[in-house]
Amino acid sequence: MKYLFFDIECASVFKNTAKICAFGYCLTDEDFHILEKEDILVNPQGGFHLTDRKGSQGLVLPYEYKDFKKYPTFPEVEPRIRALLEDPATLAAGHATMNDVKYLNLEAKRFSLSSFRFDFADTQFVYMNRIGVFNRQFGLGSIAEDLGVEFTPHRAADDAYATMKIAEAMCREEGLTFNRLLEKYEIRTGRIENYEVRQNESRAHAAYVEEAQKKKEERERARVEFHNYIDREKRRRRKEGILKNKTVCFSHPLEETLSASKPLAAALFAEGGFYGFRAEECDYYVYFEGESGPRIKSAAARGARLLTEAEFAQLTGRESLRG
DNA sequence: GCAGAGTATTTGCCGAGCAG
DNA sequence: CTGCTCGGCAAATACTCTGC
Repeated sequence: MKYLFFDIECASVFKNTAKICAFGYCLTDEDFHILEKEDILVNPQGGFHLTDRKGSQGLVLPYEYKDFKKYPTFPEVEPRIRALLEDPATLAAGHATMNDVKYLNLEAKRFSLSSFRFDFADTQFVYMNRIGVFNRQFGLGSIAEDLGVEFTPHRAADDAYATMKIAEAMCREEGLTFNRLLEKYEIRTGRIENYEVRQNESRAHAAYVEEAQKKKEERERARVEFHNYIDREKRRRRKEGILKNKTVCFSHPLEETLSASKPLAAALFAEGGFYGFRAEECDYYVYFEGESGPRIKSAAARGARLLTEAEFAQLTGRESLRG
């Protein structure tokens, strides 16, 4: 089994077009010995649009843009690229490979070529499985740094090389071949066929998705219970107390922690306060230490008094003892 | 059955951080 | 610059309840 680590650069990327200007690859054997490494440069047949006018925002590729008109067009180099990707003796792999495969797919459509058809691995996805983090993406640079791999950004063949070194580093840490690594994390490779792309999948990722869903439902359940509780208890509200004519709002994390939120709500009603669900309309905003976010900011902007749940407990608790 | 209030769910927006 | 996904909100919409 050989591995084809590849990366693609585009002159421009829009919803329905991605004009490829470079296909870089690094072909290795099972032990990551390089068999071939090359940047295939392509005339994108269109301008470079990756930055604003000033060049302050966006991306500048490390190529001379003016040279690209003299390179062969995508249909001219496509047979070579296709042969590399579709060789049954190699597994194609990249970093966030889904993007690159999409670009290939768009170019196939743009030039009325038959659909690409191959399986592909994704080192970013393998990395995420290894550290068990799925709620955010990791850039090629940050993964390289984490694994002690050097790289030069955005020259396609160099990105492909860095991707290979990342795969190698992960394999070395675990003493496995790349294929075995995929097996270990029960990763099913992605695939493109009939102009349709299927993403990489794994057991851990599926479990994460399910877990995230469950947590969301649990939060929702707690929230409903809290709302019901408020509904019931507000009828017991005293007419007098230190929170008379004051509206109190809890942060969402606090609301959802029923063991804390219920007693505090009872205490606030005992002190004659109202409960309000809108942070921007409250007089007191109660939160857990360390929270941030727009709700606490809007409460602060309104001039509400900000209290941690411990401070609020102390405030209502001490005063309650008097009454 | 209706109006109004209050609750539940859906929708849409924003900022991050990623890709080119 | 565009485009994608994610998480976190708020605004909008849909639904339910209540009193008549």
